[in-house]
Amino acid sequence: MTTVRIPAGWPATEEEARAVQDGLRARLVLDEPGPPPGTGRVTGVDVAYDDERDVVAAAAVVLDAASLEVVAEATAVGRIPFPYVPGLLAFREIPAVLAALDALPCPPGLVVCDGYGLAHPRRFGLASHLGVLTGLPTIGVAKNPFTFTCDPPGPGRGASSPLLAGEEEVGRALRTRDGVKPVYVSVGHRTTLSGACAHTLALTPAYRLPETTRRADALCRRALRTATAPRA
DNA sequence: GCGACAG
DNA sequence: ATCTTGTCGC
Repeated sequence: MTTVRIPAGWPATEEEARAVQDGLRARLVLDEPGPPPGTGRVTGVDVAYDDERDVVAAAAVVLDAASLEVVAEATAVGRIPFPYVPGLLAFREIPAVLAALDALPCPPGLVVCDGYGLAHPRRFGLASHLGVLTGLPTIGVAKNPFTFTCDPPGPGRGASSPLLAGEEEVGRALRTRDGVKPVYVSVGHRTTLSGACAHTLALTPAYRLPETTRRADALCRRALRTATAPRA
C-alpha cells in the first residue's frame, strides 16, 4: 500500500476542474484500434471512500487477459482531493488511482475504469482523463446510463444498443448476462467502441460486471477498511 | 428557475 | 460512493 500525494495545482473549484478537462481533451487519441481482447494484460481500477474520515483508497488489479488470473495488484490510500460532482468524478478518483497504478510491479496493459470515458458532458470522463494522464489504453464500464439515453438492448448476452447524447453515439449499453440489466461501455483513450465492448464481454464470463472491476472493487474496499481500522 | 446526474 | 437483513432464485 502506498500513500497518495495530491498533485500540485490540483483543481480546487468546479470551474478550474472543467477548464482542466477542456484543456486535456485535445490530447485524446481516438484513432487507435487498441489491444486485441483476450491477449496480454488487463487492469481494473476502483476507488472506495470514507467521507467521514476523509480517506480514499484505490486499487489496481492486473489480470492475464486470457485466463483472467490475477497477475499483480496494488493499493493506495490518501485524503479525498475533490468532492463528488457529477461530471467531475475524475478529480475525486484520479490521484489515488495513479498512485495505485504506479505501485504495480508490471505494466497494466489496458485499463478498465468504473465509470465513463467519452460518455461525458464534455466528452472527457474518468477513463479518458486517466488515459491521457498515463498514456495507457483505457475503457469505461459504468453501471448507470448517467444522463444519456438508449433503447434497451436485446435480452441475450452480447446484445447492445447505442448510448446517445442527442444524435451522437457516446457509448453503448451492453448486455453481459442473459436477462440482466446492461452495463454502459464507452471509449476512454486509444481504443475503439467495438473494441471496448469486446473487451467487456471477454471480462464477463460469469457476472454482469467485468472481473477487473470486481477484483478492484473488492481490493479497494479491503484497503479502506484496513486504513480506517482502529490502531492497536 | 428547477431537478437530474458516473462514483 | 455509502448506510444495511433477510430473502427469493438458480
